[in-house]
Amino acid sequence: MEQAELDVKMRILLSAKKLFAEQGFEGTTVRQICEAASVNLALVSYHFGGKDKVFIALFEQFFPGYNLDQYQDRMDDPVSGLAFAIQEIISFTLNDKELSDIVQQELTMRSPRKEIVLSFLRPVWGAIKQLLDQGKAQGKFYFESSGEALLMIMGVCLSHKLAINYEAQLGNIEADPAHISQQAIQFIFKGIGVTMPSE
Amino acid sequence: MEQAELDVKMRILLSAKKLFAEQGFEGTTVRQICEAASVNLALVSYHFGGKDKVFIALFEQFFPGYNLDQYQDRMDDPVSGLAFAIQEIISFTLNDKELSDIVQQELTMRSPRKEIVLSFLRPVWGAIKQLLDQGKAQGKFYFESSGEALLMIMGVCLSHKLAINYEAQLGNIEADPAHISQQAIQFIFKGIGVTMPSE
DNA sequence: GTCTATATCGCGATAGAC
DNA sequence: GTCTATCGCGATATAGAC
Repeated sequence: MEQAELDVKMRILLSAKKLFAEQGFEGTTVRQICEAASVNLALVSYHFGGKDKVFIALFEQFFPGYNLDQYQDRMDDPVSGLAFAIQEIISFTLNDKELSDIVQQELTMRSPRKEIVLSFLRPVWGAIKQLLDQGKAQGKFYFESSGEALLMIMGVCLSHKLAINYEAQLGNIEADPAHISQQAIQFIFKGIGVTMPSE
Repeated sequence: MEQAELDVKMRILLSAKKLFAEQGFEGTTVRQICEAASVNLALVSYHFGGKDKVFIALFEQFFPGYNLDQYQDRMDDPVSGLAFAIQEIISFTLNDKELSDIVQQELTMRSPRKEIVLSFLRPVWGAIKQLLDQGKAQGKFYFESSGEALLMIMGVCLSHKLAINYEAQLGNIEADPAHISQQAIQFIFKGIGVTMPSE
Protein backbone atom coordinates (compact mmCIF):
# COMPACT_ATOMS: atom_id res chain seq x y z
CA MET A 1 0.00 0.00 0.00
CA GLU A 2 2.90 2.34 -0.52
CA GLN A 3 1.12 3.83 -3.50
CA ALA A 4 -1.72 4.84 -1.23
CA GLU A 5 0.65 6.52 1.19
CA LEU A 6 2.39 8.48 -1.50
CA ASP A 7 -0.95 9.45 -2.82
CA VAL A 8 -2.16 10.94 0.43
CA LYS A 9 1.12 12.69 1.12
CA MET A 10 1.18 14.13 -2.36
CA ARG A 11 -2.40 15.33 -2.12
CA ILE A 12 -1.55 17.10 1.12
CA LEU A 13 1.54 18.68 -0.42
CA LEU A 14 -0.29 19.92 -3.48
CA SER A 15 -3.13 21.41 -1.45
CA ALA A 16 -0.73 23.02 0.98
CA LYS A 17 1.25 24.54 -1.87
CA LYS A 18 -1.85 26.05 -3.39
CA LEU A 19 -3.18 27.40 -0.11
CA PHE A 20 0.13 28.74 1.20
CA ALA A 21 0.53 30.61 -2.07
CA GLU A 22 -2.93 32.12 -1.89
CA GLN A 23 -3.19 32.88 1.80
CA GLY A 24 0.29 32.68 3.22
CA PHE A 25 1.61 30.10 5.66
CA GLU A 26 0.09 31.66 8.77
CA GLY A 27 -3.12 32.43 6.97
CA THR A 28 -3.65 28.80 6.08
CA THR A 29 -5.02 26.24 8.52
CA VAL A 30 -4.34 22.53 8.64
CA ARG A 31 -8.07 22.04 8.39
CA GLN A 32 -8.18 23.90 5.08
CA ILE A 33 -5.33 21.84 3.72
CA CYS A 34 -6.98 18.58 4.68
CA GLU A 35 -10.33 19.59 3.31
CA ALA A 36 -8.80 20.62 0.00
CA ALA A 37 -6.87 17.36 -0.12
CA SER A 38 -9.93 15.30 0.87
CA VAL A 39 -7.92 13.83 3.68
CA ASN A 40 -8.58 13.38 7.35
CA LEU A 41 -7.47 16.14 9.67
CA ALA A 42 -5.11 13.91 11.62
CA LEU A 43 -3.07 12.86 8.63
CA VAL A 44 -0.95 15.96 8.30
CA SER A 45 0.53 15.31 11.70
CA TYR A 46 0.74 11.60 11.05
CA HIS A 47 2.56 11.81 7.73
CA PHE A 48 4.62 14.96 8.15
CA GLY A 49 4.74 15.67 11.86
CA GLY A 50 3.02 19.06 11.75
CA LYS A 51 2.30 22.06 9.58
CA ASP A 52 5.88 23.37 9.68
CA LYS A 53 7.23 20.11 8.37
CA VAL A 54 4.83 20.28 5.44
CA PHE A 55 6.46 23.54 4.46
CA ILE A 56 9.90 21.99 4.36
CA ALA A 57 8.64 18.95 2.49
CA LEU A 58 7.15 21.29 -0.09
CA PHE A 59 10.55 22.63 -1.09
CA GLU A 60 12.24 19.25 -0.96
CA GLN A 61 9.57 17.92 -3.26
CA PHE A 62 8.98 20.72 -5.72
CA PHE A 63 11.98 23.02 -5.83
CA PRO A 64 13.84 22.26 -9.05
CA GLY A 65 16.86 20.32 -7.87
CA TYR A 66 19.34 21.44 -10.38
CA ASN A 67 22.38 20.78 -9.76
CA LEU A 68 23.45 23.65 -11.93
CA ASP A 69 26.65 21.73 -12.65
CA GLN A 70 24.54 19.54 -14.84
CA TYR A 71 24.37 22.40 -17.29
CA GLN A 72 28.07 23.11 -17.00
CA ASP A 73 28.62 23.05 -20.75
CA ARG A 74 25.84 25.54 -21.40
CA MET A 75 27.22 27.73 -18.63
CA ASP A 76 30.70 27.94 -20.08
CA ASP A 77 30.17 31.12 -22.01
CA PRO A 78 28.97 33.95 -19.76
CA VAL A 79 26.68 35.47 -22.37
CA SER A 80 24.81 32.36 -23.45
CA GLY A 81 25.07 30.97 -19.92
CA LEU A 82 23.35 34.04 -18.51
CA ALA A 83 20.65 33.89 -21.16
CA PHE A 84 20.09 30.24 -20.37
CA ALA A 85 19.94 30.83 -16.61
CA ILE A 86 17.48 33.70 -16.95
CA GLN A 87 15.27 31.56 -19.13
CA GLU A 88 15.42 28.70 -16.62
CA ILE A 89 14.49 30.93 -13.71
CA ILE A 90 11.59 32.55 -15.49
CA SER A 91 10.51 29.14 -16.66
CA PHE A 92 10.39 27.93 -13.06
CA THR A 93 8.44 30.97 -11.84
CA LEU A 94 5.91 30.45 -14.61
CA ASN A 95 5.78 26.70 -14.25
CA ASP A 96 5.18 26.64 -10.52
CA LYS A 97 3.64 29.99 -9.73
CA GLU A 98 2.51 28.71 -6.37
CA LEU A 99 5.94 27.79 -5.10
CA SER A 100 7.48 30.97 -6.43
CA ASP A 101 4.73 32.99 -4.74
CA ILE A 102 5.57 31.24 -1.50
CA VAL A 103 9.23 32.09 -2.00
CA GLN A 104 8.43 35.72 -2.51
CA GLN A 105 6.18 35.91 0.54
CA GLU A 106 8.65 34.31 2.88
CA LEU A 107 11.54 36.46 1.68
CA THR A 108 9.78 39.68 2.55
CA MET A 109 9.33 38.77 6.19
CA ARG A 110 11.51 37.52 9.00
CA SER A 111 9.80 34.19 9.20
CA PRO A 112 11.35 31.14 10.80
CA ARG A 113 10.99 29.57 7.37
CA LYS A 114 13.15 32.09 5.58
CA GLU A 115 16.39 30.21 6.07
CA ILE A 116 14.88 27.11 4.51
CA VAL A 117 13.87 29.05 1.42
CA LEU A 118 17.22 30.76 1.14
CA SER A 119 19.11 27.50 1.33
CA PHE A 120 17.39 26.51 -1.90
CA LEU A 121 17.83 29.87 -3.61
CA ARG A 122 21.40 30.78 -2.81
CA PRO A 123 23.07 28.27 -5.14
CA VAL A 124 21.03 29.56 -8.06
CA TRP A 125 21.87 33.22 -7.64
CA GLY A 126 25.42 32.28 -6.72
CA ALA A 127 25.89 30.62 -10.08
CA ILE A 128 24.58 33.69 -11.86
CA LYS A 129 26.83 36.01 -9.92
CA GLN A 130 29.72 33.87 -11.06
CA LEU A 131 28.65 34.27 -14.67
CA LEU A 132 28.51 38.02 -14.21
CA ASP A 133 31.98 38.15 -12.73
CA GLN A 134 33.39 35.97 -15.50
CA GLY A 135 31.67 38.01 -18.19
CA LYS A 136 33.00 41.23 -16.75
CA ALA A 137 36.53 39.80 -16.54
CA GLN A 138 36.25 38.81 -20.19
CA GLY A 139 35.13 42.30 -21.13
CA LYS A 140 31.72 41.12 -22.24
CA PHE A 141 29.55 42.79 -19.60
CA TYR A 142 29.53 46.40 -18.54
CA PHE A 143 28.44 47.30 -15.03
CA GLU A 144 30.05 48.81 -11.96
CA SER A 145 29.30 46.10 -9.42
CA SER A 146 28.24 42.53 -10.07
CA GLY A 147 26.25 42.54 -6.84
CA GLU A 148 24.16 45.47 -8.00
CA ALA A 149 23.78 44.04 -11.48
CA LEU A 150 22.62 40.76 -9.96
CA LEU A 151 19.97 42.55 -7.96
CA MET A 152 18.55 44.24 -11.04
CA ILE A 153 18.54 40.93 -12.86
CA MET A 154 16.65 39.32 -10.00
CA GLY A 155 14.13 42.13 -10.15
CA VAL A 156 13.58 41.75 -13.88
CA CYS A 157 13.28 37.96 -13.61
CA LEU A 158 10.57 38.30 -10.98
CA SER A 159 8.81 41.29 -12.48
CA HIS A 160 6.43 39.33 -14.68
CA LYS A 161 4.85 38.00 -11.52
CA LEU A 162 3.58 41.50 -10.80
CA ALA A 163 1.54 41.46 -13.98
CA ILE A 164 -1.41 39.73 -12.37
CA ASN A 165 -2.00 42.76 -10.19
CA TYR A 166 -2.14 45.29 -12.97
CA GLU A 167 -3.82 43.46 -15.79
CA ALA A 168 -6.29 46.23 -16.45
CA GLN A 169 -3.55 48.85 -16.53
CA LEU A 170 -0.91 47.11 -18.55
CA GLY A 171 -2.88 46.47 -21.67
CA ASN A 172 -2.57 43.15 -23.42
CA ILE A 173 0.60 41.45 -22.33
CA GLU A 174 1.97 38.40 -24.02
CA ALA A 175 1.76 35.45 -21.61
CA ASP A 176 3.86 33.05 -23.63
CA PRO A 177 6.84 31.85 -21.55
CA ALA A 178 9.28 32.03 -24.42
CA HIS A 179 8.23 35.59 -25.14
CA ILE A 180 8.52 36.65 -21.51
CA SER A 181 12.01 35.19 -21.23
CA GLN A 182 12.99 36.81 -24.49
CA GLN A 183 11.83 40.23 -23.33
CA ALA A 184 13.61 39.89 -20.02
CA ILE A 185 16.85 38.75 -21.62
CA GLN A 186 16.77 41.64 -24.07
CA PHE A 187 16.11 44.16 -21.32
CA ILE A 188 18.82 42.77 -19.08
CA PHE A 189 21.38 42.48 -21.86
CA LYS A 190 20.82 46.08 -22.80
CA GLY A 191 21.15 47.00 -19.13
CA ILE A 192 24.56 45.36 -18.88
CA GLY A 193 25.71 46.37 -22.34
CA VAL A 194 25.56 43.10 -24.22
CA THR A 195 24.44 42.82 -27.81
CA MET A 196 22.07 39.90 -28.27
CA PRO A 197 23.71 36.61 -29.26
CA SER A 198 22.52 35.41 -32.63
CA GLU A 199 21.14 32.17 -31.18
CA MET B 1 -7.02 65.20 25.58
CA GLU B 2 -6.94 64.87 21.85
CA GLN B 3 -3.18 64.78 21.95
CA ALA B 4 -3.34 61.68 24.14
CA GLU B 5 -5.73 59.95 21.77
CA LEU B 6 -3.59 60.64 18.74
CA ASP B 7 -0.63 59.45 20.67
CA VAL B 8 -2.14 56.07 21.47
CA LYS B 9 -3.50 55.61 17.96
CA MET B 10 -0.15 56.52 16.46
CA ARG B 11 1.72 54.18 18.75
CA ILE B 12 -0.59 51.37 17.72
CA LEU B 13 -0.15 52.19 14.03
CA LEU B 14 3.63 52.30 14.25
CA SER B 15 3.83 49.02 16.13
CA ALA B 16 1.41 47.36 13.74
CA LYS B 17 3.39 48.55 10.75
CA LYS B 18 6.59 47.13 12.14
CA LEU B 19 5.06 43.80 13.11
CA PHE B 20 3.02 43.31 9.94
CA ALA B 21 6.19 43.88 7.94
CA GLU B 22 8.18 41.38 9.96
CA GLN B 23 5.60 38.67 10.47
CA GLY B 24 2.82 39.31 8.02
CA PHE B 25 -0.72 40.36 8.85
CA GLU B 26 -1.96 36.91 9.81
CA GLY B 27 1.24 36.13 11.66
CA THR B 28 0.81 39.15 13.90
CA THR B 29 -1.52 39.21 16.89
CA VAL B 30 -3.32 42.15 18.43
CA ARG B 31 -1.60 41.24 21.67
CA GLN B 32 1.81 41.67 20.09
CA ILE B 33 0.82 45.04 18.66
CA CYS B 34 -0.47 46.29 21.99
CA GLU B 35 2.51 45.05 23.89
CA ALA B 36 4.91 46.69 21.43
CA ALA B 37 2.90 49.91 21.67
CA SER B 38 2.68 49.74 25.47
CA VAL B 39 -1.06 50.00 25.19
CA ASN B 40 -3.90 48.02 26.69
CA LEU B 41 -5.20 45.09 24.69
CA ALA B 42 -8.69 46.51 24.38
CA LEU B 43 -7.61 49.74 22.74
CA VAL B 44 -7.12 48.42 19.25
CA SER B 45 -10.78 47.52 19.06
CA TYR B 46 -11.78 50.72 20.79
CA HIS B 47 -9.85 53.10 18.56
CA PHE B 48 -9.88 51.29 15.24
CA GLY B 49 -12.65 48.71 15.48
CA GLY B 50 -10.49 45.64 14.96
CA LYS B 51 -7.26 44.38 13.46
CA ASP B 52 -8.47 44.70 9.86
CA LYS B 53 -9.25 48.35 10.32
CA VAL B 54 -5.75 48.95 11.61
CA PHE B 55 -4.44 47.70 8.29
CA ILE B 56 -6.51 50.19 6.34
CA ALA B 57 -5.58 53.02 8.68
CA LEU B 58 -1.94 52.17 8.10
CA PHE B 59 -2.14 52.99 4.42
CA GLU B 60 -4.29 56.06 4.92
CA GLN B 61 -1.74 57.33 7.40
CA PHE B 62 1.58 56.41 5.86
CA PHE B 63 1.22 55.87 2.13
CA PRO B 64 2.68 58.94 0.43
CA GLY B 65 -0.32 60.83 -0.75
CA TYR B 66 1.05 62.38 -3.82
CA ASN B 67 -1.03 63.72 -5.84
CA LEU B 68 1.31 63.11 -8.69
CA ASP B 69 -0.25 66.14 -10.38
CA GLN B 70 1.65 68.20 -7.86
CA TYR B 71 4.79 67.35 -9.77
CA GLN B 72 3.18 68.04 -13.10
CA ASP B 73 5.92 70.37 -14.23
CA ARG B 74 8.64 67.83 -13.47
CA MET B 75 6.61 65.20 -15.29
CA ASP B 76 6.30 67.17 -18.48
CA ASP B 77 9.30 65.66 -20.18
CA PRO B 78 9.08 61.85 -20.34
CA VAL B 79 12.80 61.33 -19.81
CA SER B 80 13.34 63.52 -16.79
CA GLY B 81 9.84 62.69 -15.58
CA LEU B 82 10.61 58.98 -15.58
CA ALA B 83 13.91 59.55 -13.82
CA PHE B 84 12.14 61.62 -11.20
CA ALA B 85 9.40 59.05 -10.70
CA ILE B 86 11.86 56.17 -10.34
CA GLN B 87 13.78 58.13 -7.78
CA GLU B 88 10.60 58.93 -5.85
CA ILE B 89 9.50 55.30 -5.77
CA ILE B 90 12.86 54.00 -4.64
CA SER B 91 12.99 56.79 -2.12
CA PHE B 92 9.67 55.64 -0.68
CA THR B 93 10.69 51.98 -0.53
CA LEU B 94 13.88 52.96 1.28
CA ASN B 95 12.21 55.50 3.50
CA ASP B 96 9.44 53.26 4.74
CA LYS B 97 10.76 49.75 4.30
CA GLU B 98 8.06 48.42 6.56
CA LEU B 99 5.15 49.68 4.53
CA SER B 100 6.74 48.63 1.28
CA ASP B 101 7.37 45.16 2.71
CA ILE B 102 3.71 44.98 3.62
CA VAL B 103 2.77 46.00 0.10
CA GLN B 104 4.95 43.28 -1.36
CA GLN B 105 3.56 40.61 0.94
CA GLU B 106 -0.06 41.42 0.26
CA LEU B 107 0.43 41.59 -3.49
CA THR B 108 1.71 38.03 -3.69
CA MET B 109 -1.40 36.55 -2.10
CA ARG B 110 -5.11 36.74 -2.64
CA SER B 111 -5.77 38.44 0.63
CA PRO B 112 -8.89 40.43 1.36
CA ARG B 113 -6.52 43.33 1.86
CA LYS B 114 -5.10 43.25 -1.64
CA GLU B 115 -7.65 45.60 -3.13
CA ILE B 116 -6.89 48.20 -0.49
CA VAL B 117 -3.20 48.09 -1.34
CA LEU B 118 -3.83 48.22 -5.08
CA SER B 119 -6.07 51.24 -4.77
CA PHE B 120 -3.07 53.13 -3.44
CA LEU B 121 -0.60 51.76 -5.97
CA ARG B 122 -2.50 51.97 -9.23
CA PRO B 123 -2.31 55.75 -9.64
CA VAL B 124 1.47 55.66 -9.24
CA TRP B 125 2.13 53.01 -11.86
CA GLY B 126 -0.53 54.53 -14.07
CA ALA B 127 1.35 57.81 -14.16
CA ILE B 128 4.55 56.04 -15.13
CA LYS B 129 2.84 54.09 -17.88
CA GLN B 130 1.66 57.38 -19.25
CA LEU B 131 5.21 58.68 -19.28
CA LEU B 132 6.32 55.58 -21.16
CA ASP B 133 3.63 55.98 -23.77
CA GLN B 134 4.43 59.66 -24.22
CA GLY B 135 8.14 58.98 -24.48
CA LYS B 136 7.59 56.30 -27.07
CA ALA B 137 5.31 58.55 -29.09
CA GLN B 138 8.02 61.20 -29.02
CA GLY B 139 10.60 58.70 -30.22
CA LYS B 140 12.58 58.94 -27.00
CA PHE B 141 12.04 55.42 -25.65
CA TYR B 142 12.56 52.14 -27.43
CA PHE B 143 10.52 49.11 -26.37
CA GLU B 144 7.88 46.90 -27.93
CA SER B 145 5.15 47.24 -25.36
CA SER B 146 4.79 49.85 -22.66
CA GLY B 147 3.08 47.30 -20.43
CA GLU B 148 6.04 44.99 -20.57
CA ALA B 149 8.49 47.84 -20.13
CA LEU B 150 6.55 49.00 -17.09
CA LEU B 151 6.78 45.55 -15.55
CA MET B 152 10.56 45.47 -15.90
CA ILE B 153 10.78 48.93 -14.42
CA MET B 154 8.69 47.83 -11.46
CA GLY B 155 11.01 44.89 -11.01
CA VAL B 156 14.13 47.03 -11.04
CA CYS B 157 12.61 49.58 -8.66
CA LEU B 158 11.83 46.86 -6.16
CA SER B 159 14.95 44.80 -6.66
CA HIS B 160 17.06 46.58 -4.08
CA LYS B 161 14.70 45.22 -1.44
CA LEU B 162 16.01 41.74 -2.21
CA ALA B 163 19.49 42.75 -1.14
CA ILE B 164 18.85 42.03 2.52
CA ASN B 165 18.50 38.35 1.73
CA TYR B 166 21.76 37.96 -0.08
CA GLU B 167 24.12 40.24 1.78
CA ALA B 168 26.81 37.61 2.12
CA GLN B 169 26.63 36.75 -1.57
CA LEU B 170 26.43 40.15 -3.14
CA GLY B 171 29.60 41.62 -1.80
CA ASN B 172 29.63 45.17 -0.50
CA ILE B 173 26.69 47.02 -1.94
CA GLU B 174 26.29 50.74 -1.68
CA ALA B 175 23.32 51.51 0.58
CA ASP B 176 23.11 55.22 -0.19
CA PRO B 177 19.63 56.06 -1.53
CA ALA B 178 20.94 58.44 -4.16
CA HIS B 179 23.33 55.80 -5.43
CA ILE B 180 20.65 53.11 -5.55
CA SER B 181 18.32 55.36 -7.53
CA GLN B 182 21.13 56.35 -9.84
CA GLN B 183 22.02 52.72 -10.58
CA ALA B 184 18.39 51.81 -11.19
CA ILE B 185 17.81 54.76 -13.50
CA GLN B 186 20.92 53.94 -15.49
CA PHE B 187 19.96 50.31 -15.85
CA ILE B 188 16.38 51.11 -16.85
CA PHE B 189 17.40 53.82 -19.29
CA LYS B 190 19.79 51.46 -21.01
CA GLY B 191 17.01 48.88 -21.09
CA ILE B 192 14.65 51.23 -22.90
CA GLY B 193 17.32 52.82 -25.03
CA VAL B 194 17.68 56.24 -23.47
CA THR B 195 20.98 58.02 -23.11
CA MET B 196 21.34 59.56 -19.68
CA PRO B 197 20.17 63.15 -19.37
CA SER B 198 22.98 65.47 -18.37
CA GLU B 199 21.21 66.47 -15.15
C1' DG C 1 -10.16 56.67 27.49
C1' DT C 2 -8.40 53.04 29.79
C1' DC C 3 -8.48 49.04 32.36
C1' DT C 4 -9.61 43.84 33.95
C1' DA C 5 -11.96 39.95 33.19
C1' DT C 6 -14.05 37.02 30.33
C1' DA C 7 -16.87 35.19 26.39
C1' DT C 8 -16.45 32.77 22.25
C1' DC C 9 -14.17 30.88 18.86
C1' DG C 10 -10.84 28.31 15.91
C1' DC C 11 -6.25 26.75 15.98
C1' DG C 12 -2.61 22.63 15.90
C1' DA C 13 -1.98 18.39 17.76
C1' DT C 14 -3.00 13.79 19.62
C1' DA C 15 -5.21 9.63 22.07
C1' DG C 16 -7.29 5.74 21.04
C1' DA C 17 -10.81 2.92 18.33
C1' DC C 18 -10.82 0.52 14.07
C1' DG D 1 -3.07 4.10 7.71
C1' DT D 2 -7.19 6.29 8.76
C1' DC D 3 -10.82 7.77 11.52
C1' DT D 4 -13.53 10.41 15.58
C1' DA D 5 -13.40 12.95 19.46
C1' DT D 6 -11.25 16.02 22.18
C1' DC D 7 -7.52 18.49 24.68
C1' DG D 8 -5.22 22.71 25.59
C1' DC D 9 -4.04 26.87 23.96
C1' DG D 10 -4.17 31.43 22.22
C1' DA D 11 -6.76 34.21 19.13
C1' DT D 12 -10.12 38.49 18.62
C1' DA D 13 -13.45 41.01 20.64
C1' DT D 14 -16.31 42.96 24.27
C1' DA D 15 -18.86 43.92 28.82
C1' DG D 16 -18.55 46.57 32.47
C1' DA D 17 -15.81 48.84 36.40
C1' DC D 18 -13.22 52.94 36.93
